[in-house]
Amino acid sequence: MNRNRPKYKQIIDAAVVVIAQNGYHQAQVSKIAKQAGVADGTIYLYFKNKEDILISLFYEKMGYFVEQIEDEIKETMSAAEKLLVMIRKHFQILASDANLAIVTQLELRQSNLELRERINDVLRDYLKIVDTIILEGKESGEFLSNLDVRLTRQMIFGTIDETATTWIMNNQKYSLPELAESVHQLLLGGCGSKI
Amino acid sequence: MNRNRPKYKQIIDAAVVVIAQNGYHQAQVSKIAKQAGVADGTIYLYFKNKEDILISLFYEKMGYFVEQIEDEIKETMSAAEKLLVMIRKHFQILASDANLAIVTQLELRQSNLELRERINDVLRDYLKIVDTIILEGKESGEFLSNLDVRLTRQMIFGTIDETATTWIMNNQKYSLPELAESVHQLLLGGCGSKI
Amino acid sequence: MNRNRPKYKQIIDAAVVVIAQNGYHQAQVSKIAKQAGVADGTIYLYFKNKEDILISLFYEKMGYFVEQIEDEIKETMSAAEKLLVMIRKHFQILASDANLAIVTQLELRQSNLELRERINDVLRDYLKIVDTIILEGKESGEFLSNLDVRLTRQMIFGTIDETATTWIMNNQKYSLPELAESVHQLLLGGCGSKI
Amino acid sequence: MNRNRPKYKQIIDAAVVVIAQNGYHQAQVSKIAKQAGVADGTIYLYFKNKEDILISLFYEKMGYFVEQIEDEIKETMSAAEKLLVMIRKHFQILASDANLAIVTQLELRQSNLELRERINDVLRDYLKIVDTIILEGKESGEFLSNLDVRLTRQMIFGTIDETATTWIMNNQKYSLPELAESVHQLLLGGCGSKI
DNA sequence: CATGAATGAGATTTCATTCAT
DNA sequence: CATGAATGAAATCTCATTCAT
Repeated sequence: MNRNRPKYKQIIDAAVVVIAQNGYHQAQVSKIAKQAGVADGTIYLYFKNKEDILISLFYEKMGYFVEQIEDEIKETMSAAEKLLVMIRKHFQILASDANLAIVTQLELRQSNLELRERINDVLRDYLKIVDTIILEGKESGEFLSNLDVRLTRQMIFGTIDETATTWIMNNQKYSLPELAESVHQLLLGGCGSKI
Repeated sequence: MNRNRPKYKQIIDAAVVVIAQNGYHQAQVSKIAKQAGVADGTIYLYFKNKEDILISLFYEKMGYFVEQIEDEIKETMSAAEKLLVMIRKHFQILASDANLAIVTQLELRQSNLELRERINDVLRDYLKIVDTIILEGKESGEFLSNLDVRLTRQMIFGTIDETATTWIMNNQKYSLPELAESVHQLLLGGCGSKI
Repeated sequence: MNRNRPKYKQIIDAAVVVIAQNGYHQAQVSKIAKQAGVADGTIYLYFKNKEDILISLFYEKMGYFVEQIEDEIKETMSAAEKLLVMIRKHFQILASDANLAIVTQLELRQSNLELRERINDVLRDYLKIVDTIILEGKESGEFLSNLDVRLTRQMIFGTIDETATTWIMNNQKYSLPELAESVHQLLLGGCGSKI
Repeated sequence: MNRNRPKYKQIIDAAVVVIAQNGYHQAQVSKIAKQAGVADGTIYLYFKNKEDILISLFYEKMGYFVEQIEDEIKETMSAAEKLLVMIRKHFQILASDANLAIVTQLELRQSNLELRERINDVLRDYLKIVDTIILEGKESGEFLSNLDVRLTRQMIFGTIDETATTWIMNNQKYSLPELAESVHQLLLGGCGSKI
């Protein structure tokens, strides 16, 4: 189960392609093996079972997300700026890999609850970045000091996620990264009501 | 396929219970029939196939959602108030039926894409209410006049949905309706940043 | 189970139509009831079960066959002439009722062995006519005196049946009755070999 | 779907046994698998579906028929002799495999029309042999020069088939091959009428 | 390390027949 | 006599996983 050997990544990449092209429920292990150019049995030398492929897929790809985003925001100053950079990067990564976008936004969500809970574990790192930004904003006075961190995180993640999902469901027919600024504005100022 | 005879609703209610208790993939037709107190074959006098049960379930229950919400908001004045009433009602309905909450927020999302597209059709009525509120808010000057309706709708729906899903994933261990006001504040004013 | 009441024949005629149009395996009792203009349950006031409909159908229709043929041949003189009249009448009846032809030549043969044995019982009257003609021909010196009756009957019936079935399988696109004379010649003289 | 591996023939032979012993409609895939000594799923590594087993069965066995008959008649001289050899071989093969006889003469005919049309395709090779014999007989002057090839073929095939079927329906209680000569005489000379 | 043939559990759906009205 | 809603048994096929080579 060495995850450094070339076949490990080979199989994960094959899974992304197969799921994106065939859908979650039509992504049989044998198809993934074929796409990866290995025998069915070989899959089980690198992954415990099928679920393990999917979790690993999410782990590897989401890890890249987190890395990329952390990389970019550490050079920015304000919380608001960090939020913008995060949204933009998130959208850019999805836009740059159509298959990955389909897999993470649509297909993997058809998995059973158990798998989705495992996926949530992986998501936690991402959500930690969001929390950090919120806390920083509250402390610096950029954001309201009475923001509920959990709810705000749910707003930020829910909005980004829904925006990305809608974009996929519309067959990616418009530019997602170009929406980053507007989404950022929305999250900062909401509907703009003077409460 | 008469949807007025008592067994029609009886079977749908049985489906909600069985799916909530066993999970989407363990909700066999025979279990639903047993729970409904009818024979397996009887299901097929009222529904074309298993998928039809699930679509009908969503259609009936979401129809109730829309009805209830429309009922309540027509007596309120401002767009902001309408938004609050909508969120509160949404959360109240989910909180009042634990099984329904699990089914609509978690289980039904494991269905295949085709079914999910049918479900999206049903959702459209709900999203229309959101759009109406946004437009009204823009026109009355309550909301920013330059709000992008689609993005704003995605923020509102994404936030509500994410909040509800998180609540379910945490086993409904806190009061969802009590969050309505805070979520409302968030959606109106965002992070509160002076942009 | 009174077979004189109008609904008895009504149901049998409906069965012929339904089987001819939908095929044996798609001829459900409910379809036959609908075509006959009665309720499903009414079928069981006139027939013991579905098989009984099919046997009765064959019995009634084949009875008509035998009646018609006996009627015509009693006025003819020689065995050879009788054979010709029989073949011609057989082909005429099939050609005059496309549905009946399909049902007896193709569809009813898909029935299970038990039903087919019952059908063979009904066929026996028809085969008796054939036997009578053969015996008469042998006695009168028209036919070879050493003909094996059983084998000759199998040749006559097999040839007529195969000719009719081929005609149906070719969508009745040529005139079956016009073949009667040639078939008659063949049966009388075979391949014409001087043995 | 490799038809050379031993399990391919193993499954087909199992199907013959199971169908002969249980009847067409009681020949479940699981029974065939058990008889073949393989798992249910293994069937589907060699056959597309259940229908494919039956078509393949007929194809393989009828292919053997045609091969055997062609082998024998190429050494005979006259058309009449060839006809005799063909009938005799046909009857011998059926008599030598009681199960195969039941399956091809009775059980497989209960299949639906679609399957039977596929079976007819396979039969075509057999009928071609018949046609060749008839043409040869006409040209050599052994047979009448004005024989209609199609009708004569229907007489020959219809007679052979009916004779075989009757033999099966009588539980193979007499020797079928011993009838070959009489059937041959009948086909050559018909009822023997001087027309 | 790698292969790929073999396994076998499990669920949807149909439709002949019944029986309360 | 007539109805038609309800019953419930039964079978094909898929696919994740294993293990002998």
